[in-house]
Amino acid sequence: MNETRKTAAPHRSGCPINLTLEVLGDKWSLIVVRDMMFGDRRHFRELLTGSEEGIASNILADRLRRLLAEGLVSKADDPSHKQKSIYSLTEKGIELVPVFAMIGAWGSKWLPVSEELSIRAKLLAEGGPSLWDAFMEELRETHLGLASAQNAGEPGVRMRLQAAYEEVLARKASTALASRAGVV
Amino acid sequence: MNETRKTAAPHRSGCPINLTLEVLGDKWSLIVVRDMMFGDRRHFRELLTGSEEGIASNILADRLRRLLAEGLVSKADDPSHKQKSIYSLTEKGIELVPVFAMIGAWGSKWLPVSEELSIRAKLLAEGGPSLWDAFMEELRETHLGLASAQNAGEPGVRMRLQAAYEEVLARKASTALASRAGVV
DNA sequence: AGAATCTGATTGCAAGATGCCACCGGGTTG
DNA sequence: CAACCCGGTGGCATCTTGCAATCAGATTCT
Repeated sequence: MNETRKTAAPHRSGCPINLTLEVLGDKWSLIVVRDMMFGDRRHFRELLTGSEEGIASNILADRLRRLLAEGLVSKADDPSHKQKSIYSLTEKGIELVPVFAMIGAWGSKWLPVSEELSIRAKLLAEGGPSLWDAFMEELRETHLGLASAQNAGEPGVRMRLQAAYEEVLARKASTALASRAGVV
Repeated sequence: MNETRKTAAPHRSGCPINLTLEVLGDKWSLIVVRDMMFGDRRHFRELLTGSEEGIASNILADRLRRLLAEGLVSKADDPSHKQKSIYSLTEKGIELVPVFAMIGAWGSKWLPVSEELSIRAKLLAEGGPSLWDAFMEELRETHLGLASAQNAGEPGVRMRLQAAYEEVLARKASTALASRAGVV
């Protein structure tokens, strides 16, 4: 009868900030979404071993279960391997792109980020809403299986971000080599 | 010697998203900042009793300590009361405004928010960067004590958001009264 | 065929975080 | 001088996290 007390949803409040924190307010959920979104990691094992932060398998299993229950992620069988599951972002998950852009921008400005890992955040923030839209459209193709009329053969936002990351890595490696060789 | 292992900063990675989560990745930190930012709650007791979510005093004390250590918040004595402390947002904290705007927009779209608590998020998202800038400038005045040349006597962004919230509340109350009286 | 490997997980356990509530010592107010 | 307000602490039960070992089924290698 009381509409504020639903069966399985004792929310602390109806505030958007609070409700978002109830879903994403921990140290791992957004890391998982980040890796699916920017790293295109779609299998349990890829998510487990691919992230630099080193998530534990039980935590990963739990977070995937929660994200699944919250509808940010969907799960499907991999036809090429009867045991593999493919995790995909839903529209709800894809629309976190602007949130990542802002968080990335704030973190890059105020926290001790490494250059190669912040280049993506920098480009995403500089790109603005039009780039976010393009990226989300791209994610809809790869995660929701929606074909797009445009951008045939184009590099794609994710790949461009990845390329920028690798470019910085390469530059830093060569600089390190040069300095180790005594070239200034 | 190993530059990846600093004295007191064993970060999981240098990724901006990750570093932000290490600072704000829990269910309470952003609630505290939200109340300081949008509710103008500056004292311990206001923060303790003012939030709808009901934070515990030890958690609040711990979060204020952390936010202080991270430099998102500053603490000063209240001249009017020797026992009171005034907590203020720093520039680092103030610049979370765009993050709140995006999180609020996402939460409003995808989660079961209450109308009166999401009106602020709606206005903030619709206002776009120019409104965010105005709000941040306003926060700099009230939290950093910087005087601004412009907007003398203007209503102010925070007050406008608050007014919109109360307007919805009032409308809902009168609607409830009307429907209870059978006026459909 | 059989062994090794890979798959998405689960379990046990220790440590830490959270939630709740009582309480504290000092300052202020009536 | 008593009542109340102030930021904050301490105890304690419970929930969450982190880590390593492990699992059963599917696949691949030899």
